[in-house]
Amino acid sequence: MDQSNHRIHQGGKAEEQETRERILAAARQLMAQKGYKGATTRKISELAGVNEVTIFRHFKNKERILVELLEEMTEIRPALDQALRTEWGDVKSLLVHYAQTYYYALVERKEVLIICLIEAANHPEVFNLLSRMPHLAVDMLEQKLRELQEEGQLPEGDFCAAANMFVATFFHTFMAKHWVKVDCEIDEPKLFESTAEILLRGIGGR
Amino acid sequence: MDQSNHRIHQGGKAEEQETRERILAAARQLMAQKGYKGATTRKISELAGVNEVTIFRHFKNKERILVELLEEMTEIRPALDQALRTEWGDVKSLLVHYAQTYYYALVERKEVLIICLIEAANHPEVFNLLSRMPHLAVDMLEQKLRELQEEGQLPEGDFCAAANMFVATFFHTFMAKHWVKVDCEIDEPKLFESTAEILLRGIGGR
Amino acid sequence: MDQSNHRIHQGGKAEEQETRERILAAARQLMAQKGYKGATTRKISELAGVNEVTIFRHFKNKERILVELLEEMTEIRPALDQALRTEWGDVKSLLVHYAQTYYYALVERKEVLIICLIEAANHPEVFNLLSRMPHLAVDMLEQKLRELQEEGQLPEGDFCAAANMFVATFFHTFMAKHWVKVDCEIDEPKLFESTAEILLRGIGGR
Amino acid sequence: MDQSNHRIHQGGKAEEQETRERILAAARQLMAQKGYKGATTRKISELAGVNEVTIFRHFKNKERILVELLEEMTEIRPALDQALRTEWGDVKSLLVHYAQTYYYALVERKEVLIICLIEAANHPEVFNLLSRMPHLAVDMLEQKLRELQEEGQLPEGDFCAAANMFVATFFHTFMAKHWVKVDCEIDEPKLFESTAEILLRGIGGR
DNA sequence: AATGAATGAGAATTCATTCAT
DNA sequence: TATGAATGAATTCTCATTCAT
Repeated sequence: MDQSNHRIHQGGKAEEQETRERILAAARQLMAQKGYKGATTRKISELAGVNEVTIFRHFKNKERILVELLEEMTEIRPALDQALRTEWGDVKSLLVHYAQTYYYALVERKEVLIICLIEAANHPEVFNLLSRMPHLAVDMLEQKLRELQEEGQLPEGDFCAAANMFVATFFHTFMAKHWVKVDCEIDEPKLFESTAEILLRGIGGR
Repeated sequence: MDQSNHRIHQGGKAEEQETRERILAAARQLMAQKGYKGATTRKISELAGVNEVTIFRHFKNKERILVELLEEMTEIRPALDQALRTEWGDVKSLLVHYAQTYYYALVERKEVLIICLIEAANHPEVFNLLSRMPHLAVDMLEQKLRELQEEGQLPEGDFCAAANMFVATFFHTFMAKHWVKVDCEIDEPKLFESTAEILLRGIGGR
Repeated sequence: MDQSNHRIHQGGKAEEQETRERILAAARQLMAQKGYKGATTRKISELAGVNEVTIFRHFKNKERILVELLEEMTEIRPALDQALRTEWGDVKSLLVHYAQTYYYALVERKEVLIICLIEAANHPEVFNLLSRMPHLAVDMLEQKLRELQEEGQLPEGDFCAAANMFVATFFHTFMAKHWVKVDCEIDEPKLFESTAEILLRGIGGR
Repeated sequence: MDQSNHRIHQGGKAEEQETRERILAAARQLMAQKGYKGATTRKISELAGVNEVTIFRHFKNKERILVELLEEMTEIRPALDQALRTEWGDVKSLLVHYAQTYYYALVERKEVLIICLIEAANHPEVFNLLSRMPHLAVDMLEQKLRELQEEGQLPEGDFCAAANMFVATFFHTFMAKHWVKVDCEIDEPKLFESTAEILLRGIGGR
């Protein structure tokens, strides 16, 4: 949009934007590592390679940085939606793909997610952002399973519990690998597959 | 209240212990609510109803409080062990009981667990404490399932993935309810049952 | 009242009070010299000979220091009242004494008054404190003159304007000598006398 | 507005002067309202509608703005001189007119005067500016009264005290109305008249 | 054993000012 | 000439911790 049409001199808008990004990147990393309080403006400025005060020229105050970061955590729904909409031939493929989509969505949002988890208690508005993700993932999957059942591809069953199990598994894995960083090697593709299989059989899907 | 003057060293030990407990309780609550940094010594002392300095007579420094709290997080193994050792008649009952045991073990350790989750990044020694629990729970369940299979009560299957799903589900639920405090009402007993059923069928257990 | 009855050990209450006083004195002096903003907590602490943080143990924040100082500026009414109530034999003596009372009341409140004058614009609550003094002095004098007239000791006249002139003269002198510190030597006793005489004759008082 | 590009150095001088004036006006207003420190360069630039840095192209530093403002406070002598030189028929008219002249001279210089009053302590060079006005007004009036006495229009008297009273009254009124903004309504013309009358009678002028 | 006073290190933030463009 | 970005110094205030009682 505002791609500084002419760029007569390289400085200006582009450079400003870059400084801004550097500050955000530094804050993202530090807050995920040390929490909101632990990521002091001094440390952020040092990591970003700018003067501490420069932060305050770009963001009204420290909290604004957090807000800006949280806004990065855009809606996950479209991705999940597409995963469910695609025709996969069989239900297992659908589940595997859904698992992938959800898991990598979490991984993509890794830092900000961790910030959310840590700051959930102190910044109440973070709650929604945070809880919405698993909640939505469960709801959407449950809904899909119900549809499949109506189409006759699945017998009846407790789809709510099933969806919950499925989503929980990948959130748990995400946490283990990217937050607590458990050292056990996890083979994600295999996990997607196995989990999908167990779930599918668990709800009588074959 | 102020009768300490007269009690010349009598019961001093008990009273001292009580003060200590009050400080720990206050710190436990505040750190779970606001994180390590957010739980200032001032706030802790106020909540504990003692003078701020008194904290430092009982604990070398603030970090020692954290360490002490973390040490509260006793081994979960004995409880799980007992759940698995009991004769339940059928596998489903076993699973339901295992789920209960694990879930309520988490709930019991709620505050300290949350502190661990929040401070995982800052206090590396917390890592082990934190990761050990789910890891152990998965391992033990996997082992048990394998035994059941050897006993002919279960067909072959990916018991690792299965155990992982099972444990993940309850950790996820624990987080939703006790940390992020998602407002959806969760009916735990029903969840234990449904999850156990799905898992059991998923691994061909009937 | 709370004169630390026993004073078993000299520290404690008495010493704390002294620190408090030292901080107030330093703030009083600096704020009168440099205004509220100019009197930084650092400078105050240095002049008071305490650590900067100690200030915040005694006063919630910097503004509280100002408020506390302003509260020093006690009611001027009783003094003026007594001056008017005393029997002086003649009106001139009354006026001279009233002048003295008002003038030295201002001088006594010198620093705080100057702080008020400087900060009137920024701290609206200071307005009242500040304006009340001359206003009250004029009102009370006007009232007295009216009484004297009713008693037949004075002819009729514009007592409001007269009282205003009288009070203004001494406020002006106070400012010249204690604030702007005009170097011209002012002989106050003589000024009181001359001003009283002129006023008295001006309202036909002899 | 943004047509400066085209105007190649034409009228630059005039425009520059205007910017300068806008900065001075903003500073004058803000410093009178909030004092020197309270009038930050940011606020000045915003009120003046210019970029903050532009201020420093016009004035070496913030202090120079103050100095420039103080220089605005032109001599009051010519106005007072003329008031005294005019033939008024009677002394009372002379006094009334002198009062008017002095009072409105103060009002005209209102902002800068207030700045002087507030900053007197911090900026010693302001002292003279500030004290000169009342001092001069008293001196000139005293001198005139003495002349009138020599001309036989007045009996002998303490003209110094008289002039002081007169001048003080109007300075006091000026302060009440334009600085501390006491809410009592003041009817200036009536005040001039009454004060002149009282003074005149007070020095035996009729 | 417990407490009130005191403090050094460091937090976020504001300010006047300089540097490039 | 004017401006947007950047900054060093300083400000108010908080925190964990020590000292003296």
